[in-house]
Amino acid sequence: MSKAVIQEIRAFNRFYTDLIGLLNKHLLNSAYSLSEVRIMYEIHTAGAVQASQIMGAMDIDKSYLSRILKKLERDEVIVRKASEQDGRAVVVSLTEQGEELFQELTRLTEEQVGGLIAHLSEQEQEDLVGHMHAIRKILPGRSAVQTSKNNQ
Amino acid sequence: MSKAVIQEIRAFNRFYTDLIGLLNKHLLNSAYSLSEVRIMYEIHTAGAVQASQIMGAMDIDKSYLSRILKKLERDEVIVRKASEQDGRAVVVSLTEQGEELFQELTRLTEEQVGGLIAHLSEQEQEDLVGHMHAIRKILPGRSAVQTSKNNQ
DNA sequence: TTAATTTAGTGGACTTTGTCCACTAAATTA
DNA sequence: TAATTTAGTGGACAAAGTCCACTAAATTAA
Repeated sequence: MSKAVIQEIRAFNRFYTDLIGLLNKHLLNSAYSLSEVRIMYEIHTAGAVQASQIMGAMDIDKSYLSRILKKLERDEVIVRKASEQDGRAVVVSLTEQGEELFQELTRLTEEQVGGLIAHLSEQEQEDLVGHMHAIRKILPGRSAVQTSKNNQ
Repeated sequence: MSKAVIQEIRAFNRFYTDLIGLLNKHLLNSAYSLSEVRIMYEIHTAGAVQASQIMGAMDIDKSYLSRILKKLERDEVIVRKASEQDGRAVVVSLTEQGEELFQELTRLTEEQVGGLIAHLSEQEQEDLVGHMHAIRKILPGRSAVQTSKNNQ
C-alpha cells in the first residue's frame, strides 16, 4: 500500500475534479441541474425505468429524486405512471419532448468535450481514450465503494 | 473530432464523477465541507496566501470564499491578516491547530483511497498511476478550459 | 496632487441543492 | 388476516453557492 501511489491518485482526483467541475459549470446554461440531466440520462438509457432503479444507479436520496421527477413531469420532460406489476412503484420515461431536450443537451456536452480535445492530435486522442479505458478496467465500479444510506 | 472519442471521454467522466462523488460523500464525516477542505489544501500548499489567489486556484466566488475564511478563522484553523504591501488584501495561513487538522483529514483521505486500491496487485497499482499521469499530460490543465466569471 | 477608476474583500439577501423524517399505500411474509 | 417491509411523497430544514451593493485601499488619469 505505497503512500506514493495513494498520493498520485489523490493528485489525479484533484485534477479531474477540477476538470469536471469546470465542464459542469459551463453546461449549466440549461434550465436543468447536473442531477436532473443525469436523471434524464438514466431514463434515456434505460428506456422506461422504475424510480428505485434510478436511485440505485445514482446514489441519490429518494425524496430528492421524487421531487426532481415531479419537476420533470411538470415540464413534460418525462411521464410517470404507476407500475402495473407493483402498485407502489412508479415507472418513468422520457416524453418525445424530453427526448429532444436530452438530445440537445447531449449535443452541447459533446461539443464542449470536443473543445477540450480539439487541439490534440489523432494519436493523443487515441492514447487518451486508451488510458481512460485502462483505468476503468483497473478501478472498481460503483458497487465496490461502500455505498452510503441514501434510502433512509 | 471523432464522435467515438468524445463518447468514450464522456463515459469516463461519468465513471469518475461517480467515483469521486462516492469518495467525497464518505469523507464528509468531518465538520468541514469539500470546499473548505480544498481551501485548507490550497493554504497548506502555498504556505501563506492571499485570498484572491485561492479564488483563482479554485474558481470559487469571492463572497463565498470570504465567508468560508471567516468560519475557518473563527474555528482557529487559519489566521487572516491584512497584507503589508496591499492594505486591501488579506493574507491567510494555517494555524498550528489548522495544520494538525489538515494532516488528520489527509490521513483519512489517504486511508480511503488506500481502501480503493487495496485489492489491486502491485503491478495494477503501478499501471493505474501510469495511466493517470498520462492523462494529465495529455489533457490541458485548468487554464485551458474557458473559466467563468466567479468574481462578480 | 487630487479626482476618477480599478481592485480586494465583506456582508445581506436570496436561490439552489440536498437531507431527514414522518407518512401513505401497496406488497410480502408470518 | 395481521405484521412487516418496500416504494414513493411531502414538509421542514440545512448546506452550499450566487448576486449585488458596499467599503476602503491602490492605481491611473487629468
